[in-house]
Amino acid sequence: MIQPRLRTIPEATVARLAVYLRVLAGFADGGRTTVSSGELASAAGVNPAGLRKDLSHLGSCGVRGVGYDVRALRERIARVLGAEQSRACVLVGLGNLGTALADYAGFGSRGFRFTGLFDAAPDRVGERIGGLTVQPMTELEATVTGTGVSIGVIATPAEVAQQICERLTAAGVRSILNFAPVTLTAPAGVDVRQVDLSVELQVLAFLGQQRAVPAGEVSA
Amino acid sequence: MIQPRLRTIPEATVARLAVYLRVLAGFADGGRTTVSSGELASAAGVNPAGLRKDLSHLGSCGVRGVGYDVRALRERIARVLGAEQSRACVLVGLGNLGTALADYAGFGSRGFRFTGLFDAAPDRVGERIGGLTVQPMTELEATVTGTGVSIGVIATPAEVAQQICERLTAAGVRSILNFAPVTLTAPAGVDVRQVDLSVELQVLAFLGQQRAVPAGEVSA
DNA sequence: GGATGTGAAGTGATTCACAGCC
DNA sequence: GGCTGTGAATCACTTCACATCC
Repeated sequence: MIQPRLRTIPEATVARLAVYLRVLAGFADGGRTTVSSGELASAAGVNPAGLRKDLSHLGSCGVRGVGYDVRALRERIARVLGAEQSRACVLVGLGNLGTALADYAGFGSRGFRFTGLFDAAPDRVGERIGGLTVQPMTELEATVTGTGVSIGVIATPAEVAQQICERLTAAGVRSILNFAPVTLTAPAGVDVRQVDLSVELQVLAFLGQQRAVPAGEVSA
Repeated sequence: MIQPRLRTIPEATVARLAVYLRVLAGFADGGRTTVSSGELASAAGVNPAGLRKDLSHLGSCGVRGVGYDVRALRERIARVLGAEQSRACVLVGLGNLGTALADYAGFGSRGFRFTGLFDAAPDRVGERIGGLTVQPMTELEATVTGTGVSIGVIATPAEVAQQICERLTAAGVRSILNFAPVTLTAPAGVDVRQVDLSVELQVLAFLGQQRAVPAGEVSA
């Protein structure tokens, strides 16, 4: 008997649900109580039909002829994404990027909570960022096992990222978000996502130059 | 007569080409002169067949039975992505994230060059970051028109991002990369790409929790 | 009337499998 | 023998169109 993969939500949809959550927060702050798929879609920069299909994955939540209740929809999405429970994360590498991540308010409101910040540079250790104190690398394993960390974020230079990845997985972390420009290898069962800040820029530039020469030649 | 969209490369492929470029640089530094699709694919974290299909979009460049010439492939990809010409960019917003972007060495090696850094805070103006001096916002338009900027990068707080977007487009910028957590609206003909750092984290967390409860119930 | 929810069609991307070439 | 290049098949996602319900 094959389990027909019920209760699965496409990854592309999950990514957009996170965006809807942010947009809904804005509508709620603005005092709106209901919103239509058209309004929500335009504020999120997506197609209305696609938005409705996305929402259909979490079970019908709107009222035909009216729209969606802002508060109810927000809670529904937050529950599905797990944003109502607080998940512990550690962040390794507090250069400018790491510091930006540690400071970013968006994580807290989405159910993420840093329980440890780590850096190898002695002069960074002890610094306070976003309400936490930067710890030396030697404390990494103790914090991971001690605070039930489920996610590790790597924002170190490329050279040490693989080694950090290994320490995190050895300590029990099963999900890793990597901002260092190297492809990490991790044991099966560990989920690694790679974010390369320059890739988006490269795609943007390519689309721009392609638009400039719509069906043109390649320069010889 | 319908133009059959020749000379078009899928967006997903473009994003991966940027990754291959980085990986090839590593192989070249390591003294490798040829590389197979299998090696390259595993170093880039993709499927070998997919890599070959990606490369096929730029015309055959490998040797059957042997592999790819590292240097030739690198040049080929760089040319297609436009990375051999230097493209001027401006960066607005020099908080931690903006500073990280300004400092990031990966941009220069990929054909991007910042010609202006701008911040609204008077105490940041004058600071030197990555070889440039931070300028006041009043100078934005002059730099954009004066240095032929093709790409604008926004790393400001969410509240002012839309306004910056308008100033950039009014000054003639046609491609914008936005790191602020708001959906920007721009006139037709302007390409805006949105990067939300917390979305990746949210997707990662979702996949992790989904794996923990493979075909399970929703908590009541 | 108006907006949701969803099967069906369409599009795009990934993977497979193998022919072609060194 | 080994590895590339690519049609064919599969899979995933998007868009459309409309039945459904308030």
